[in-house]
Amino acid sequence: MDDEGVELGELVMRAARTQRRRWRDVLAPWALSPHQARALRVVVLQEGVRLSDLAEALHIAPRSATEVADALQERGLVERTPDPTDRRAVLLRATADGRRVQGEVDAARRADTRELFARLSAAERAELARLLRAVAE
Amino acid sequence: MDDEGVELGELVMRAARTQRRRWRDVLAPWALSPHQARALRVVVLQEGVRLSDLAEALHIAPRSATEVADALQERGLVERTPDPTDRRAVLLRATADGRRVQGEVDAARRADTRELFARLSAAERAELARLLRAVAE
DNA sequence: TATTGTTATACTCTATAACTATA
DNA sequence: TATAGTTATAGAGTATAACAATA
Repeated sequence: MDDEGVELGELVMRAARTQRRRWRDVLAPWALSPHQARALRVVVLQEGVRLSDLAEALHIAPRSATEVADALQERGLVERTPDPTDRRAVLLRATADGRRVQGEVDAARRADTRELFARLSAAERAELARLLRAVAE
Repeated sequence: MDDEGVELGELVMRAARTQRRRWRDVLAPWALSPHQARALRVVVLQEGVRLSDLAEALHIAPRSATEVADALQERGLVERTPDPTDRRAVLLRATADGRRVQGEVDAARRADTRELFARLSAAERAELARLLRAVAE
């Protein structure tokens, strides 16, 4: 499987590249970076997220979490509230605007992904998922 | 396919992430960056590559091609030779050492990719390739 | 003494613009 | 006047270390 295997690797990378590019395009109308969009999603889903937890969820340095939070707060999508159980800590909460934007972005992403995989039948999509899961262990 | 589709996208991204990480690990013994390894491959395969062509092949700015070439030259893997047909231009050529290293890296990458997809049968690998190609158009 | 979030700082990666020597 | 490669410079992105408040 020598050449075949290498080509398989390249196909996976190409598919990921395509998705990343499309994801950026999807986010463009809201002027959100991929990091910011993912952070907003975490905050909306959890309601009350410590900055340190956000950093861990996004696999970024604590310092970078501060920046992401700053950007989202500046645009009124999240707000910082004090943690009642630990006065050192800050909890991020989504604003109504933040929840609305997150909903729109999520819908756009679903539509885009649906379009990307539209060439495959439902059975083929399931098979692709199964194979990728098998590779991932 | 709403949720299923999104998950499919995540699986592709995860597979790509896994591969990128493994590729970095594979390159570690030679202390080559992914860019450098790819550039070395281009130079070895083409024998006489203009810097501008290298930049195009790697989708990087001309300035960055200079840096990659510097790094490879510093380690004796490639050398700059004047282009006989255009005295402004420089041709990159692989040294014997460069060809040897490229061969080793290539073998290591094949072995790693083989290991990564070892959980799939030959038929499953072929099917995965077919599905990914279909998505890519 | 350790931890939370922040400020200050630096490093990597890469892009743009200006420069030279050719064409 | 345009092009190839380089030098110089600057901008994102992200990391580390030091710091103040709190545990």
